[in-house]
Amino acid sequence: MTSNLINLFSLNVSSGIPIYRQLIDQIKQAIRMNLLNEGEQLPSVRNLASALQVNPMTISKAFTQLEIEGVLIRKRGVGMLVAEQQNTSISKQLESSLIQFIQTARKQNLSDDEINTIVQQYLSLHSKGKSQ
Amino acid sequence: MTSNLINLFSLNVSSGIPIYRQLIDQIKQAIRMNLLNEGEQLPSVRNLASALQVNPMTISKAFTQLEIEGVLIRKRGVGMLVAEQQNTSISKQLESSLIQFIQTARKQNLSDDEINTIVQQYLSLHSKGKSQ
DNA sequence: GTAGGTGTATTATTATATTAATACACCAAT
DNA sequence: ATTGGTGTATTAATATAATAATACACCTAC
Repeated sequence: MTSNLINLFSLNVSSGIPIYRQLIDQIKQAIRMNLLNEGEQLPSVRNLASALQVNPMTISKAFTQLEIEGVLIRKRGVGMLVAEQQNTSISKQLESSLIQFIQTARKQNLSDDEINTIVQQYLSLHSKGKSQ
Repeated sequence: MTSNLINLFSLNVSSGIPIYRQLIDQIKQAIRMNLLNEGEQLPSVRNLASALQVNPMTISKAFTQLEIEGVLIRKRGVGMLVAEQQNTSISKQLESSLIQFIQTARKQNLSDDEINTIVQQYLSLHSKGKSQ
């Protein structure tokens, strides 16, 4: 049942990126790619923990964060479900703003590396992690 | 001399944001606003440390990071100078399209890593000379 | 209510990041 | 070479974040 869903996720313990954050990103990614759809149930905390060889609380931490962000819905005693995704419409918006940016950058003869650098600089400049 | 430059910076020790990072951001901001210009010398580590009531090494850490990023130039025995700014001169149009994109992405709760990934995906997907 | 599944609050442990103390290296001018 | 300025490598102390252990609470089906 859920075992094939487990294959969506793969953790890199020695990457320096916290496990719970890798999981958060991968779940979001899976939802964005429609590998996980609205109403679908995620693998249980214990299943995931066992399959990925980490502590259940680490999984739970990721789930909790995703519930706070409105990505998942917590059903106690049942499991975590994928929430309604407002993203589809916003995704178009995101895509169009990205294309707009890349086209502008290309018109100025910026290389891909330069574009990446600029994005990274702005991300760190405009503070990360916490809202500002 | 440099004392008025010191007034550019103000730290919030209880904000949760690391001191050295606050300083990094504020120095970059000052450069972007032309309050600090190319070749200009920053207040010394000890001056800043004393004025801002923090350890000199904390200031030095910020300086080192900015040197790595190419924002400042280290002159040993002399001081830190503002480097030539290549990135500040990107066009307003490019900047605004980038900000637009990042804001949209952040509204979707995308992490910095995810944003970078998406940009890279689009760059290779829509790369100039290549098919696919 | 019991059994067997779900997630989690609390606490402790461990790892990492941040800050600070100290002693040192570099440079320019004398 | 000495003085007085610059930044920093190394180390230690501290604060914060991430992970894990345990015991618990919730829900459904029986």
